[in-house]
Amino acid sequence: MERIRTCPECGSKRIVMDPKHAELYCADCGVVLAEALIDLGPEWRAYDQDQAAQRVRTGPPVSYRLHNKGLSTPIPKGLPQTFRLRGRIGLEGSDKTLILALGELDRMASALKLPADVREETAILYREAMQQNLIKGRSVEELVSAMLYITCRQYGIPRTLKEIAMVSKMPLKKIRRAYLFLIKEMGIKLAPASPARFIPRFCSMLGLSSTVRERAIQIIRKSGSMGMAKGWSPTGTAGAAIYLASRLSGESVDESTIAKVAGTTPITIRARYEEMQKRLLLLSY
DNA sequence: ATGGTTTTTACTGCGTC
DNA sequence: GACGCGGTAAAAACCAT
Repeated sequence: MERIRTCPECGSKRIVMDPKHAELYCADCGVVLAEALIDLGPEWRAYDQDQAAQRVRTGPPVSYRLHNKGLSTPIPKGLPQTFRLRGRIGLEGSDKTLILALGELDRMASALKLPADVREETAILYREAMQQNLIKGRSVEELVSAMLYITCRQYGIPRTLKEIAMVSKMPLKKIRRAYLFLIKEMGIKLAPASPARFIPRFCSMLGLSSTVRERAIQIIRKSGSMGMAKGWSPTGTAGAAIYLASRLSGESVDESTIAKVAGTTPITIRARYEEMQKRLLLLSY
């Protein structure tokens, strides 16, 4: 088969190989393009979600995604040993929810085509949350969704909470609440998401040329260095930059089309666009 | 909780095709 | 009329305090 040169999601040429997991992913949008390159089974190239969900190939040999790390589960001291044994490994209550959590994590990560690195990091995060007793009494699905979002942000992978919510069983608002809860309780500090990272994917979805894409990224850089992005939503800013770039390049796309792709509204695009255009125009005199 | 800011929702008019 | 664009006002959401 031929080598993949361009990311089908965002048009990026920065395709990176992760040797540890034998998978090929896009450095710009963080989408897995191919995995398990070593064994070219008949179904290795399952792109769509159904197949991806079915493909329960276990990951690396020793992984945090395994519910017991492949080792024994520590038994809490002081508790009566009334654990029911199932198979060779005893299943404690929290172990069951852990399996649930990791299953849900895998399902969502597959649907979003996220790299194995991100899944593992999220699983580690989940374990840390368990140790801090942040899980019990809360919705596992909400927490996992929020954690996946946190990890994406940490990895600089451009995914919005909305996009996570699309493949989650839980509604956006609850996931947001879980997200705020987690970063607070775990003291997680996240750098603001960079609008520039959304540009390639959005441009590709809109079928825009690389000229527009590069121009939009330049606009973001300029406006960012002028202190504009403060408090603006990253996707709205990205959308506005694309709108501006598309007009400058004679490939005009209308506001509402961009708004749809950016997951925002025409009004927001317009507001950001006006401000950018005004201030960037001043610069050229 | 509160207040300031941003975003969304909903509705309007205007010009053009 | 349909569509794209611009404006407004009020509600909702967000963020730091």
